[in-house]
Formats: sequence, structure tokens, C-alpha cells
Amino acid sequence: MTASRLNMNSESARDDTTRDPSAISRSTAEAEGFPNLTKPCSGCLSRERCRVFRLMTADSCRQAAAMVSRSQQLTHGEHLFRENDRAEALYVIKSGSAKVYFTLEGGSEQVVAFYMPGDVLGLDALGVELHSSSALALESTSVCVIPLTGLQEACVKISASGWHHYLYQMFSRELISGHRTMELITRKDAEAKIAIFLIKLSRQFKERGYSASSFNLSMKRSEIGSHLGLAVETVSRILTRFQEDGLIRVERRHVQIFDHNALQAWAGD
Amino acid sequence: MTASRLNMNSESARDDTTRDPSAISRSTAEAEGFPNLTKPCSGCLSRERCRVFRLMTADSCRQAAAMVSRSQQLTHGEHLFRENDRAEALYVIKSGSAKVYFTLEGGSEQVVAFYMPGDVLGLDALGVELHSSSALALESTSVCVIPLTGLQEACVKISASGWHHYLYQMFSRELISGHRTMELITRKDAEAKIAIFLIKLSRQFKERGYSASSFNLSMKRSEIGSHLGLAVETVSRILTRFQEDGLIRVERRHVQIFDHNALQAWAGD
DNA sequence: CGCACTTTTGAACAGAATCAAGTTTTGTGG
DNA sequence: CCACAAAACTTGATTCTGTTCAAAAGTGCG
Repeated sequence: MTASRLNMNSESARDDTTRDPSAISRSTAEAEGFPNLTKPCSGCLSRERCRVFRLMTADSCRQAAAMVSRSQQLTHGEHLFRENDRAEALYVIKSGSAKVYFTLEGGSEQVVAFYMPGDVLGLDALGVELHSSSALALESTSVCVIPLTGLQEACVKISASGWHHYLYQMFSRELISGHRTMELITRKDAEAKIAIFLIKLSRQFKERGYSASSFNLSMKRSEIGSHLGLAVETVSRILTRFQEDGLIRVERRHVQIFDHNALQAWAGD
Repeated sequence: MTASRLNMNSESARDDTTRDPSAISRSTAEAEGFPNLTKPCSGCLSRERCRVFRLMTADSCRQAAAMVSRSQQLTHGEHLFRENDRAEALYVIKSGSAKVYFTLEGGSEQVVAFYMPGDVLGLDALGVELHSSSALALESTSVCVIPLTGLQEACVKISASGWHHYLYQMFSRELISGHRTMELITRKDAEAKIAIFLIKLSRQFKERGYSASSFNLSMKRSEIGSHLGLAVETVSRILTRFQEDGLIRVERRHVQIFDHNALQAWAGD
């Protein structure tokens, strides 16, 4: 790797060396001497699903030790950061889930997105001083904290090895994801919103090695509603309707998907 | 300026030297020798409203010459880039306006945002290979093209002077702006959407030195509708209603705002 | 066990979409 | 430069989706 690559797709970013387990242990071995963590990421159970880790090549992985200072545990309902908090770190979810939201004038809240293991939180405050949104754990959640000071040092030290590029990639993905959410919200059809929401969740669980057809929602109906621009009652009603039609089974927070194709049909129109 | 600052608000980013005209000419004089443009930005009429320029300190301003390779003219309806185009540059609008949108399955389009002079387009593709959206000029528009290759070189050469920081700042602002748009779309009230839209436009014109109470819309009603999640007819109806109530006067694309407070009242609820 | 919160369900209402013309504007070619 | 066609905008009537209001049932936790 020669120079910072501003423009590169994820395929080419995944060097073979990153996928080679021996390369990883080599890099972690060389990381000795960094105070906070001697074996960066190597002990992390969520390593393979971590967006940051997946983007790293062996070269820059070596530097991760300087950045990943600590792991943080959150219980259900605890905040990772709040609106107007000073931005201090990026956070990668190791296990559990979180919602990012902000408070509207009326006191109600707008859920921007839900995040799962491997997802990165806090990008929206990387370039500005304060967080403009709040992040709250929806269940027992552990996150990997990457302090901005450490990130800054790492970026300067190894600016040639493309750390910035990883950040740009994360930013772009976040922007695109936001655009898709806009599309989702603007769809007039409530059935389509719910169908798309379920399909997206299903895909995300599958990507993380869990069942695509049986999973637990970590968010309340009202949070789903806030995210999709629907009233709680509508969310509830449509979930019930989908169940009555045999597409899914919902019991409290547990969801089973029986007819993925039918869901996709609802999503399509 | 010592090191890359990942976290800094816009106030501190605006060094006094940036605001000092003599410092600007000094830096542009030093830029001699760069092939493409001997006086970077100094001849640009939109310099003061350019988000990129405003973020630059005198130090990094000197490097702009290497990056700003050319100015590009677009006529009404011309594309700056399209979905799935290879990402090649960032674009700063010098004059005119543009919409960023993407096409939905049904063939309809989702307008992500409108952009005015000084705004930066193309960030969503900086970290990935392809544009996920299209950008189209809504009128005669001139843009400043910053090729990614040049940007890349500049970032490597002067990584210590904070160019990356400017990009992060732009990214964060873009993300936050997207979140606000989500809020706008989720508001159920069509009147509020239009009122907020008008107030935002008014503010943007004012920021750029134009009248806040009399301006021309560069977008069609249908584009406003697509952006706000409303049918064309609803946009038209509400504009008419606002006019009947004496809040505004709309004639084709020309808008006059008579009662800003009343608009704000509609926006609030 | 009781209280608070979440979820479900029902009924009525309201807001915005849709459908359907009609009007105005814009653009194009003769 | 005018005539004609296409696009953009407006206006009205109707329909319908999803909200709101209301209340009950289920769940969880101290």
C-alpha cells in the first residue's frame, strides 16, 4: 500500500493479508508496547463483523492498538452520548444494539437509525465539536471506544496507509444509508415500510451470522414508528395483519419470518 | 497550525489569517508554479460563500491551486454526475443551483437535497467507488471541480495542516443536514413542511447576500414535493393557501415572503 | 401485588393522495 | 414569429390511508 486512497471500493480494500489469520497475529504481536491493549482486536469476538476491522489492512491494523483504548459496557437505557455532548470518540458496537435519535421541539423524538454489532456510531460529530444526536443502548450492549485523540494520532502517524480512507468510506456509507432511509420514510405505504424494515433487519441478522427468519427486536413499537414515520398503533396493526396473513409470527419482541417473498412483494410496491 | 485536528468547530477553524485579505493574496502568490490555476480562488466571485474556502486556513489555501483544476459550466437540466458514475471529483457550486436525487424502482425520483452556491456535492461517493445519486443543474450553474486525485495528493502532502479535518467537517454537516431532512419529512403536517422549506430557502438566500423575502425558486413544484414527501397538488394548494392568507406571494417561480413570523408559526407546530 | 409502561384493538375523523379537468407556460419547428 | 405540442401548474371532487382518541389487555419490575 503506497498512498492514501480516497477512492476505493470495499472489495479492493480487503487485502488478502487482512483475511490471513497469521497476518493478524503478527500485527498484534508487533503492537506490544502500546499501553492500552496489547492484542488489539485479536481478542474481540465481534472482530469479523466489525466494520472498522473489516476495512483495515494488516498494516493499519497494527496501529489499532494505539486507538482502541477500552471497551465500554452499557445496560438497557443507558446513553453512549447525548445531544450537545462534546464529541470524544467513535464507537463500534461489539454486542447488543443502540438507537440514535434526536429530540424534536415538541418533546417527541426522531429515531435516525438503529445500530447492530459491527456498526460505527458517532461519525456525525467527527468533524464538529458537539454531538447533534443521542445514542442509547436498547439492551445490554458493549462497545469499542476509539477516542478521537488516539484516532488523530494514528491518522497523522500512518496517514500514508489509508486510515482516512476508511473513515471516508464509513462516512459515505452512512450518507447513503441516510438517503435510503429518506426513501423509506417517503414511501406512502405503511405496509411497505414495515416490510422493508423487517427485511432489512433479517438481512442484518443474517450478515452477522444469526438466523434470518427468527430474531428478537430490541426496539419498542414506538421506536419503530418514530424511525419509519408511523404511529405506534399503525406499526402494531400492520405487524398483526402480516401475522394474520401468515407472512410472519410476532410475539412481543420475537419475530419469525415465514414468507420472505411475500414481504418482498409488499416492500416492492 | 500544528497537527491534523479531527475535532474543531467552525469558529476556531476560521483563523484570523483566513479573514485577512493580505494573507489570502500572499498565499495565492506563493501558489505560482502550480500548473492549473495560478491564483486559486482569488478570482472566484463565490469565494466568500464557498464552504471549502471558508474552512481553509491560509496555509492550506496555498495548496488549493493543486486541487482546483477547472471550472465547469452546466446548463439547465445537465447532469453533474449520475447514479453509478465513477466518483471522480468533489464539486462546489459557484453560481446557480442543483438537486441531488436518486431513482426509485417505480421510476419516480427521490430528491435528497437542493444545493446552492458554496455548497459541496459528491461527498457521498468520496469513500466508495460509485455515485449512489445523481446531481442535476436546476438552472445555468457553474461549479468548481476538485478532482479526487488532486485532493488525494493535497491530503498526503499537507496531511498535517488539516485538510482531512475540513472534509470530516463537511461530512458531519451533511449527515446532520440529512437528519434534519428526516425530521422534516416525518412531520405529518404539509403546511409545516412547506413553511419550513420556505424559511430554510429564505435563510440560505440571506446567508448568500440575497434578499430573504424575495427570491426565485429554481425547482419545480414536483421537485419540492419529492423532497418533502408531498404530492405536487398539495404543494401547489398550500402555496396558494399561504398566499390567500397573506403570508406570501407566489407567482410561478417567484416568491415573496410578507409574514415571516406567521410562517414560523406554521413551521413550529 | 400493584403500578407504570407497552401493546393491541376499535371507531371516528382528518389530511393528503388520487383522479380528473382545465389553465398557463415553455419549448420547438415550420 | 407564430402555431402547436408538451410540460408544469392549479383547482375541484372524491377516496382512502393512517392518525387520533379511547380503552382494554398484556408485561415487567420494584
